[in-house]
Amino acid sequence: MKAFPNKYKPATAEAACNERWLKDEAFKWDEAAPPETDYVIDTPPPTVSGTLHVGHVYSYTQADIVARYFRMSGRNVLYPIGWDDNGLPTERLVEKVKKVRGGTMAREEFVALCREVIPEYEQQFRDLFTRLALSVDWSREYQTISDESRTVSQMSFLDLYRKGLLERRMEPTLWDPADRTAIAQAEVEEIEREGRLNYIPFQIEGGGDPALIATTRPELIAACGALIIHPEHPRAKELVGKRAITPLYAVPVPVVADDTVDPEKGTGMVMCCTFGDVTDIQWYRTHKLPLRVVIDQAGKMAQDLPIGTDDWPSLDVDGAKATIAALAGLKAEKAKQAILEMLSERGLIEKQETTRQVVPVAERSGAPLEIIVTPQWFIRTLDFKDAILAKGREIEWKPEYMRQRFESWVEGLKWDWSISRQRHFGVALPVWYSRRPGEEGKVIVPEASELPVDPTVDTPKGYQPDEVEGERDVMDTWATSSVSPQLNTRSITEELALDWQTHQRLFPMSLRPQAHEIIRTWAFYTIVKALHHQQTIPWKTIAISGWCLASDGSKMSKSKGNVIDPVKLLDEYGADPVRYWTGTSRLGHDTALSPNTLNQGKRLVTKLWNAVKLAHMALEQAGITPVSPRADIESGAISHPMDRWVLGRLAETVKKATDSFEAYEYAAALRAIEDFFWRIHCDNYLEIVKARTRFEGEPDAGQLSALHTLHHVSDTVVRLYAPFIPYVTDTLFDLLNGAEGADAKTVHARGMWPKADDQADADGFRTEGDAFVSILGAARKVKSELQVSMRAEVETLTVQGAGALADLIGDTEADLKAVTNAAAVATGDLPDGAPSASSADEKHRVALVMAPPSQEE
RNA sequence: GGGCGCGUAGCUCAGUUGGUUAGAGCGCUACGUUGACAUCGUAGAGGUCACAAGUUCGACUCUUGUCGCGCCCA
Repeated sequence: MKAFPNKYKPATAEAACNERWLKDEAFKWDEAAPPETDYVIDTPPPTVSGTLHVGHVYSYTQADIVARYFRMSGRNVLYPIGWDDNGLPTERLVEKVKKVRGGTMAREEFVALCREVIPEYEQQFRDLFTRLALSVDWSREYQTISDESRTVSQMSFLDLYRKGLLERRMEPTLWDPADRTAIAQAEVEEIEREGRLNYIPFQIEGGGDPALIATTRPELIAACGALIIHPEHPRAKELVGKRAITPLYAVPVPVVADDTVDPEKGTGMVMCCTFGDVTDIQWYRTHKLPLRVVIDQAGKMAQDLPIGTDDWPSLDVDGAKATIAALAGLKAEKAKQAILEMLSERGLIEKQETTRQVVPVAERSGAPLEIIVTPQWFIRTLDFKDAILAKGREIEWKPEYMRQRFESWVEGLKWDWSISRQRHFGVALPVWYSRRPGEEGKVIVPEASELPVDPTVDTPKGYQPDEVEGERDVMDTWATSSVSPQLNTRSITEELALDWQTHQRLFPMSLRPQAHEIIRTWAFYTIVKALHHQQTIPWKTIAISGWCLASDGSKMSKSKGNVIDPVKLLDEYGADPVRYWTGTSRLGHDTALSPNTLNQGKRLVTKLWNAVKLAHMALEQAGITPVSPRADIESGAISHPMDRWVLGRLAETVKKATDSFEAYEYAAALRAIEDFFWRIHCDNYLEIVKARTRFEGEPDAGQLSALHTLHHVSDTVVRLYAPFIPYVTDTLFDLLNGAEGADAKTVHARGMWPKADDQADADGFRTEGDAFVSILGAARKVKSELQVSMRAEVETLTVQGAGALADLIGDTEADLKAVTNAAAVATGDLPDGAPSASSADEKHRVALVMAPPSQEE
């Protein structure tokens, strides 16, 4: 056997293990193994945005614990890794690092900067993930901007385009004025803030009482195309069909009835603008209202508006022009203040109310959104809500209630998925628009064989460069990461495939692990793509992790200053304890970062080291060839009752841990393992067996039995803990099983999980063994109450009750004497005056007659 | 407004289909070290299981309602 180092050095072990795993390609997916053993994980490619946070550590470790279990259990695990290194978050990182603005730079120059900056940040992830011991298959590492990823992503585009599921439309679009790009509904966040509801009268053409409307966005008055009134409104009969005159612009607009107006809100009458919100779009379409764009792509008021033309008449063109000039170039918020002053000067504000209003903002920039009309590429989702929901129900959600989040998101969808972004650094939309006479504007897409294409540089087949205009917009990063399974199988459909055979084998995948805040993005989009491409689900199971909270249970955020640097965390505690902390949390539940639990992990590593060291010391004394608990019991190599007892409890633990893991309840597995290791093995079995590990020369049967058992328990416990604390377990596994100069195979290899068939009978010697431990506990209590050492000598230990001791605890009298340091044990009446205590289960009462104190020194 | 999750010891959390006396770790108290471990061990104190009603022989567990916290959706 190898020599056992006295102390465990985590840093050394981490480096040694990583080197060995990498060299041995320990986590490489085995293409030659039978496909039915495949277990494929759709790993989240982390967004390269410059920040490593504890959330990464938490979420990715949860997935790795599961991955390691499945691999050890015999599955051929494919656990890929990639980096999502393009799109807005990456652009922002580059802008910050290089102190530039992408929007004001030449595209090629900016993209070059991106490619320069990214590698360093990817390396930070690589280092973190390596340190965390993520058992990914590094040979399949990918980037979402690589040629191959771009090919697959553009294949996805082509497939949807050919199927009519993806189209370019000129229509009202969610717009982030800060980043100056279209965004999707998933990138909208609704924040609540204090707003002001302004009551503004609109004169009615031909006289009569003005129509009073309430609005939070008076700066959009110029965009007003109609007043909308509920048909049941008291003034509906009087006003519908008449025209109202917009204040300041004097534009006559029709008053129309629509029962979608909320009669309870404001005055029950609203102005419909192009566009203030989603209902405006609906009214604009239903009532065929004019499109009046007053805000530009930067979120500023237009410099000029064609008011006074036939399409946009005004009763006071000069007044309107003056208003336009006064507001021109102001951002929406400033314009709002300005127009309110103008209205106020003219006495046109009847009332102002302070309200809580919900304002949609762009999640990333925080800017209040505008809805403006631009040409964008949309993937059709609204028509497929039912199909998407149905696919969601085919997937197993862990925990189950997370499906609810998915469903409420899908049910609340109001927009098709806009995938074009007015940005520089992303996967190109593979399209050109023809300039050829007679087919101007015709959409041209490449052949599959031409991919990947960059339409700003490349030219489609059959066209001259000056005959086409290449699309300059790029794709939403989610449009690419939503095919993360296909980026790994390198195929979309049979026609659009780089490796269709592998795709058929690996897709749909086994597991998608991810955090809950990206259900509406990543999970949703991936499900949409799988549905549109192949009418299937992307994975059988989705495991949702919670958030990592600060140790006081609050959300970690930069503004609170409670963000923990994951690298510092790993430096402070070591990777195994950090993983242990993760392992105590359940899927779906948010977990506070707990120094207690982290320290517990540290203690566990030390304890495990020492427990195996004890076994190793015993095993060094004699060469044995253990087979398995079951085989060694059957062959008689393991014969001692307490050995059979501990192996029975171990068998029970293996079953519990296995069942829990199969249900993705790894925290329950960890608890079961912990209970066994700490309470049964260390606190009791090791103490009991010590006497039989001290011998000189050839071991007798009891000693041999102890050695075999110590090997099996240590070996099995190391395997059980392996998914959680991979470094110390692999180090210990090698010390137990490797020979001098010959390392053992890694404990993390396929098939290394303890097999149920190898385990002992769970009930073997169960009653007697439990009674033994309970009597031992009572004896310890007596000594504790006497305030003497556990090693204090006992003259007689008496267990209350009739019958032979052997009936109670089997043939283990010698062990009981040894572990309690008693010269004699007996059953029957407790001796008068002897100190005694009851066992925890109150089944036994135990008295100790202490030996007279030995000669003082 | 609709939905989901949570509320158990001072703290962080377990508690399997309802079943004796509700558990663990930390913290606290007392004691204990010459042969795995003081980064330890043994023992102890500590809980009206948020609250209320109901179902039941029996409720931390099931039902309904209330309160508080967090989140998702609108």
